[in-house]
Amino acid sequence: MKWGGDMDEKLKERFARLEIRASILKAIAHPTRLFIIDELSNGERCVCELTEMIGVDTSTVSKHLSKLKGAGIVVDRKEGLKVFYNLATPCVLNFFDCVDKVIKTTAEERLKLIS
Amino acid sequence: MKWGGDMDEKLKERFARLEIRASILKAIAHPTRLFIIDELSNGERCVCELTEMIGVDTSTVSKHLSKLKGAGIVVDRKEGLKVFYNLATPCVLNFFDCVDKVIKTTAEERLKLIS
DNA sequence: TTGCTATTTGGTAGTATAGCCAAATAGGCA
DNA sequence: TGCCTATTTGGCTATACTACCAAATAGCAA
Repeated sequence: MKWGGDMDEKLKERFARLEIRASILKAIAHPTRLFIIDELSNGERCVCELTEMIGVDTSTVSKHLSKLKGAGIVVDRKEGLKVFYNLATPCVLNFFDCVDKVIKTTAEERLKLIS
Repeated sequence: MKWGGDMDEKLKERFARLEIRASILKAIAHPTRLFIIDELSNGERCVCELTEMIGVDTSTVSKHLSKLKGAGIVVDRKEGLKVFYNLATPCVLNFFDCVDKVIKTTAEERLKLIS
């Protein structure tokens, strides 16, 4: 990321914070990862269970989980051969409410435009 | 996006919803767009003001705004030559709290690991 | 040890994204 | 009309992401 070179210190700090925040949100902003988050809200799941549910390659699911873990959204726990994942900070579930509100508001506005 | 072909209807619907939700979150998950959202929380701003603050090309800012608008996160209002943008659904500001909590929790855990 | 299962990691191809510049569009004013 | 400013759009390049397959790693059990 590159912003104007003559940026003052305060703004640079502000953007540094936003960059970290964006990285967390980016880790969440993918349908498969949202599925995982939604599923983990009902309790821990192992990689094999999630893979079975989603229906993509295990390696793909593993990489999604790795991204979520790197962002601090999930934590893992090994038990024998299996690795179980859990939500680290369940507040991410609150995102759904606001996102759905955005979708609803937008849809209502668009309906108004054509009626 | 492509998931397992033998997916049942219920799961397909679930993923369809998640895909829409992900598109909203993706629109938010960029430092410059977070800056814009943060800035608009203090009231409407025109493209020129935001460009001046961020220090990138006007066309870049315009495209970021276009993405936010497409996702239903901001709305615009023309006044003479200028176009003013506003938050459409201020609840997106709530995201910051949880994101910061994720960052804080992760940082604390990592500190514990090295101490 | 070997074999089996669960998971992660490396490599690669296709796709998407973000930035800049240049050009097009739109509104205000002489 | 022509000129100036504000914004958007198109084209381009560089970078990042995702999905698959193949190979590597890890743990359990014979």
